[in-house]
Amino acid sequence: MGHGVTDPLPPIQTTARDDAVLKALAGFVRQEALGPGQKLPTERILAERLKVSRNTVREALTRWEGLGLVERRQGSGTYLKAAVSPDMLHMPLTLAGGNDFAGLMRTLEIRRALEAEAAALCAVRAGKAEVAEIERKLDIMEEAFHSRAGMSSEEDWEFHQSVYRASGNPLFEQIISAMHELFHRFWEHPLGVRDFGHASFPYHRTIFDCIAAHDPEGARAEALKLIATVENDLKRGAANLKLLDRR
Amino acid sequence: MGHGVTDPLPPIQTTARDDAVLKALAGFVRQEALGPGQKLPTERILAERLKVSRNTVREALTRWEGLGLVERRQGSGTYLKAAVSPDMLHMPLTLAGGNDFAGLMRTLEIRRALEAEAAALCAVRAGKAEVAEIERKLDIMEEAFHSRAGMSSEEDWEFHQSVYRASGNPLFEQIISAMHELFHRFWEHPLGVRDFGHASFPYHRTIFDCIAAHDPEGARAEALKLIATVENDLKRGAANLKLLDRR
DNA sequence: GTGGTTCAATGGTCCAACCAATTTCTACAC
DNA sequence: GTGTAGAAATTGGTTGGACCATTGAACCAC
Repeated sequence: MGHGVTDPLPPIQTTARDDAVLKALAGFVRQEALGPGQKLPTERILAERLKVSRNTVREALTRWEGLGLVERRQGSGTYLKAAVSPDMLHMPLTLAGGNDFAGLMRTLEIRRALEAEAAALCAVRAGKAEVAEIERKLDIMEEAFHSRAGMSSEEDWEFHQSVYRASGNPLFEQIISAMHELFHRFWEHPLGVRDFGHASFPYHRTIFDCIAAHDPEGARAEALKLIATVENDLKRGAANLKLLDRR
Repeated sequence: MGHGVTDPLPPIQTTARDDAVLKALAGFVRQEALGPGQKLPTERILAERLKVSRNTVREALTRWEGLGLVERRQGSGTYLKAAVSPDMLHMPLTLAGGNDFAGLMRTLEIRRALEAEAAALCAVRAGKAEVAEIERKLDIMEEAFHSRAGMSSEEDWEFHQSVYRASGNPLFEQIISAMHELFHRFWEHPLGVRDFGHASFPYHRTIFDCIAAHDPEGARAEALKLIATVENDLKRGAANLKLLDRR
């Protein structure tokens, strides 16, 4: 591996319009101190200000959208989805497979590893504000559970996200979010398992208790138990639908 | 899916054009059995065949380019850079300020989680052949260590990869590989730590012993110790280079 | 062969519309 | 005044056509 040696003849870069657009845009975001959720200028305005075609602006924004940095809503505008800075490092990862049961189980193994570590880190690092935020999400989730008599995937997900955020490492949320999306794609046809996720309910509070008590190993253990219930539900669903031999 | 003689590039119908374009293209790549390095149809042809504007084709290809799946060469064509399949899971990771020490530590936290889980799974699932392969890599690494009196990142990496493979889940290798690449980019300016990685050496064999003994919790614990030594080396390097306050 | 020239193919950029979803404003009924 | 349905403006999505810049192959002079 020839590291440490710069290429004596690096290829020259003549045209890189959309790259330049992204650089300018990143600088703009920083100057205006824009954060997640905030709206950035119209494509037409960007095109005019940067003196490039709207098409070029669109290609640049398409790249950011693909990286999950930005969300475009037709008729509304383009919104920041994450913090952007001029010195970001992108690591697009595409994984083959994942639509079948085995693929889903594989993603769940990754999630088990990350969920446990995130919970443990969270127990170490979460401050008072973060703990309060997690408890707020937990209360909302429990309330939804009791009023609807079942797990609500929306509120459940919000709870987990608040844990990832409090871990102090945004990569946890990024990676698990990608997998969560896959989950939803699979899940659109309900697996025929009644009370799916029901068994995972109590562990949400035990995880929170460990986090609040700053007990990393306890949080890790409870998180592992939670994932185990999901794996179990999934296996039941697969058996129901006879998906095990699907390719 | 019994398509007997379907048009390899059927026209697009629904909204969400560029997504549909990518889906159609992925199907086309599969039918034509195209692999990395091969050229795919020109934008103009794709636009005509899919009954879509060339701009839409370009937006779709821009997305693939951003994901590293495809490379466009002006005047030449668009070439596949990786295997694509209709059921891919995209996991774009962006590291804010990926050049600094904190960013590197964040990737290491992910690696710690995955490394430990992979080692544990490996201890459960590795068969005789896998164990033999891991031991072979370990021997090579130890031999290189003694002959060169220091860690060899190449052989070290091969050992770890063999563990990931034996975990039975290819996602471990893919994700950690991406982070490993990031590591190397950072490493191009050596951190000025002599004997970097030296402390991690003995744990390679202890991990192997646990795997061979099918002791998942032991393997997990040893893997965590190994990562801890790397983190420690990294902190020493950061202190040396006074990178801690770099933004 | 070597080195230029020409020329067609291909991705990159631009423009000017129009479409579709969303938001905002307005006018009307009550 | 209030509420609401509908018109109008805003904004991203798509189209078609044009031209530029780079590439690569065929061709030619030497």
